[in-house]
Amino acid sequence: MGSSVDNSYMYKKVISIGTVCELTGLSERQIRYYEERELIFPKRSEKGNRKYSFSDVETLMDIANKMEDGLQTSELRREIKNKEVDKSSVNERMIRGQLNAHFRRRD
Amino acid sequence: MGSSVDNSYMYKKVISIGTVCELTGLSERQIRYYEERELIFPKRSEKGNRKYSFSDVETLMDIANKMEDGLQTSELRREIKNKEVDKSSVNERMIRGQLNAHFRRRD
DNA sequence: CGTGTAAGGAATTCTGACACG
DNA sequence: CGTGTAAGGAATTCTGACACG
Repeated sequence: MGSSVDNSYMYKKVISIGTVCELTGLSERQIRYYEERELIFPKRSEKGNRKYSFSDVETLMDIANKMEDGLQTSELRREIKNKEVDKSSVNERMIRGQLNAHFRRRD
Repeated sequence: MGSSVDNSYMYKKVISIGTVCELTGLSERQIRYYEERELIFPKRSEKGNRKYSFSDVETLMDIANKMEDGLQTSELRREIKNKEVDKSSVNERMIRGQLNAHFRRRD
């Protein structure tokens, strides 16, 4: 396994919201709102505190840019869905590739 | 530039002590004590909260193992100093290597 | 020496809501 | 729609200290 995306630390949800504010320049209100609109998906700690990954921070900076460009959260939501579609077609290709590699000798 | 160590997110100090506890299994007391003994060096946020990097977390797990083996913090402190010496000799070599590369054509 | 703990205070985060537009 | 804010509470983190060993 191991595609171009791995990096381990990039996806670990360990950053609390205050630090994310410093990193992104966004307010807590904004960050929570983007979650409500399903643009980001922080983990929750035992007692309910939001934890973000570096990847989430990057996503938030993208969101901040798009919002500045006048886009609405609903439009950003669509973009995300499309990326998910992209991903699954990539996955399909990967699986097809593996199958090909696996059965090649039998042809 | 750019040695084998880069990884960007690995060294960013963004994790608060509670999360570090979860990640390492150590108590806050232990983590603060290892700082007092100069084995780790968290950053401080505006209002004085400690922030750790993933690299710090790894260091702490090493420390935890060594402590279990019965080592003292003073001994671990020495190990760290030695690593710093290693690093500067590596740096020396890198610089020497670059100088060599730079002046090779003149020889 | 290394770590637990109670103490008191300050800062963090959470939720639900009202406000403006 | 997106975001600010005051409200009240719960959880987090901080420091300095006493304790045991």
